[in-house]
Amino acid sequence: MSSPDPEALRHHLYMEFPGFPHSHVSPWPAEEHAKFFPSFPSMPEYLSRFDMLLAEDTAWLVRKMEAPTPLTRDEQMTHCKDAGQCPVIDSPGRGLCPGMNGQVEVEDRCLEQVHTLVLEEVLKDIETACKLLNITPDPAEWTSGQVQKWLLWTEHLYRLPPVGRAFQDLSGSELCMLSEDDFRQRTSQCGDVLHAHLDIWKSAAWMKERCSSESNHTFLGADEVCTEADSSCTGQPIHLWQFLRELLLKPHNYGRSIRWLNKEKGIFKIEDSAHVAKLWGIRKNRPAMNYDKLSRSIRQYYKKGIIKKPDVSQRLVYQFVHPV
DNA sequence: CATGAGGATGGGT
DNA sequence: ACCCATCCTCATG
Repeated sequence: MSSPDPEALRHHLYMEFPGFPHSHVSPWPAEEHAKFFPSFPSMPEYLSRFDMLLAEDTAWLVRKMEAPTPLTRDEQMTHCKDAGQCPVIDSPGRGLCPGMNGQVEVEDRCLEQVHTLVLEEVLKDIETACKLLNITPDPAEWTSGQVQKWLLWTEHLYRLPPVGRAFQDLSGSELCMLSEDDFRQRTSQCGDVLHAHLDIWKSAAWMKERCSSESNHTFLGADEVCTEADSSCTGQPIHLWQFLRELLLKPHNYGRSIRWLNKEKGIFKIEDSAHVAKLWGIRKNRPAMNYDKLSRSIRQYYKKGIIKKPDVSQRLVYQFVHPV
């Protein structure tokens, strides 16, 4: 029995759910948590409400891998109920979920692999967000301005209700000291969700710290997380075209707002112009940014040969002149 | 009414 | 000098 092909699994996690995440948070029972994060018993309870795609997916992975699980989660949003929709899991001859006794070791290996992938993807997402926001991964290091930036970003990315001035003038370390109840009290709703997101960041920073202090690169190659050679670390302000590229690189986070129509040719479509403009405005500290102004900046690229309209011009569709 | 092209101006680096 | 951000006019569907 072969273990699951990580590439296939990654492909599945990313590509089968282009519309991820927005909107739903599902409880993640503590026992599930312990299964998925056995190496990190001290990770706080945030993972118990891990409202990211990977948790959504791993939730049904668990169901598939174990005997039917009495999960009380709302099944409405579960993307994959019948076998036909689970290409990776149900590939014949590739038993990720053998569904019979005596396969415990294989299942443990699968779980370990999923576990590693989950952490890998979470850390990558955080790295991307850091690039886009120009902040450090460790929330404790944030200034109050960076705290505001992160709040705005998170609230827009996950379409949470605005927090307004609930956390105004708080430094990162002060923010990190707040309990989930503090978050709930300071916000009208979804304070727990926000707290969960912050907890994910906190523990990612904690893990990164731990990994580096043990010079242990189990989860990420040094080139994936520790590189200083990209746009975020040069001190130069990020360019709009770079920003758009970064969003496009994370379809499972931003695919609802901007996505490739033809990655090879560099053709992309802005699906939610207001949202993309908002994110750009947060990045540049331009609260009044809108698509009118963003698109004017894109049009400046015509003359520079960075972005053009595709040969068959369509609304909200642009093309990188030099695709990757 | 949202989008699109592009001129003008001014700010920040 | 460069990269927008802002504002504006006119055109298009």
